[in-house]
Amino acid sequence: MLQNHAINYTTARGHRYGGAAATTKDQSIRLKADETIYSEGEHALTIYHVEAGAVRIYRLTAAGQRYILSFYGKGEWFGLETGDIRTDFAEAVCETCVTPFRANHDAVAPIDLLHIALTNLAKAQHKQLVITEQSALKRVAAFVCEMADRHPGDCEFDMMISRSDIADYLGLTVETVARCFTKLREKRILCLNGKLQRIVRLLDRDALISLTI
Amino acid sequence: MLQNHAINYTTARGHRYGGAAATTKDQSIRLKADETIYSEGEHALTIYHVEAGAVRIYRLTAAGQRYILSFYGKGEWFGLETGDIRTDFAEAVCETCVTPFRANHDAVAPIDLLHIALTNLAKAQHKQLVITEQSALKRVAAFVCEMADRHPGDCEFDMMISRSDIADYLGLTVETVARCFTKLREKRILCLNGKLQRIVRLLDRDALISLTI
DNA sequence: CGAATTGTTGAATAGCGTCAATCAAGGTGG
DNA sequence: CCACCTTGATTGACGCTATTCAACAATTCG
Repeated sequence: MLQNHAINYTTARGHRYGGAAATTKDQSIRLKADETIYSEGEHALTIYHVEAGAVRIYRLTAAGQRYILSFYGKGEWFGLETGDIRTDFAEAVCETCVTPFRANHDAVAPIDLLHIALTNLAKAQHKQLVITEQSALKRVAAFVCEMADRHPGDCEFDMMISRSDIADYLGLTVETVARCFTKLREKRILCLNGKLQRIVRLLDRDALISLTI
Repeated sequence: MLQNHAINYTTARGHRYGGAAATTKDQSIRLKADETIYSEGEHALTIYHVEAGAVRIYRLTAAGQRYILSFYGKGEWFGLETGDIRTDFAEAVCETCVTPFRANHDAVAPIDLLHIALTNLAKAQHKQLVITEQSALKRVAAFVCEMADRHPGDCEFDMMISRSDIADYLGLTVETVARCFTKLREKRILCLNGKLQRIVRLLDRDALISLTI
């Protein structure tokens, strides 16, 4: 059902993106932490592939509240919109490298847009469950699981995401997020290291998973 | 960006769906309230177009908790999955009529699957905002707005959805939903009629919208 | 009629948000 | 080098809000 829906996309050459650094010779863009990739209201001409680092996608509510829809890590695609105008913002979380692709008939490689859209849809639906299944601890546990899934095999990894980003992603406050992390430490489920306490060492993966259910 | 992604789908003929009534001569299926269209774990071979009535899509958590991902009304498409196995359940909310379509090379009409996927993605993202921007009253107000948008022009319409369904959709309890509806009545924003109090008469649409912001 | 379903309301509780203070790490300027 | 400020994370006290548990009304169905 998902085959044969690819259309031809090609890498964008020599094009500058939203104030980001110029493309390198392999057409990828290097970004420093918090650099903007695109903003709400811009024309949506390109989709992006994350080569390294991480990207956050967010919206601003009428009240000026930031809400992070999703994070994208290495190997994932983002930037596919319903219309041709951006409805959200994309920023690098940390040192990040992305490759832009845009519609072109002289395509280098076909990209399965439907597959990307459906993957994003599945992610969005999963997040709905996480958020609705309230209890701050469950949400934070689910978030740590999501981060851990990006590092299969490793029991220690760097989340690279601030408490504030986590809060805006999970619909909580920074204080609540911090309290949940202390609870997870008290339960001997994980350790936090690094000066910003963003390096997670999983002590009891099973207990973490059972928290999210 | 959304053009040229259609693939050929055709109406499914003479096929029975998950215990639902047999297809009529125009290939559409008539369902009574609460009838199942498909269930989790089944093969996902078809997508559906709602001709009349409404459909609810839900999942069951490990704890047996029901969570309604979305409602689909007349003219909308549902049933498109990431893989080829259903990850959720589809049921008729009330008397409903849907038309199944399945992949076929001898197609009757091309269907833009990417457009459907992106529409669903946009819906899911919007719902994330509604749920996260907590405050029970805001969520209920947003829900009523969503229902009202399906009846443009009308200031009175039948939601056809139980308090329990609304609760499972918004991540609240039935009691909280009921209390929010009383608040909306007290604020003279709407009236509720019908024996099950599901018929909404909008008194102050602007006030309702301003609540959701 | 009694039983079941759906919706509403009340009282008590638990949990998250708000406000505020504190700590650690790092930067800057004298 | 030290004093000062800033940033990000943590912790405590308090209030508000949604949940929980319970009772009750209205309607339908057997």
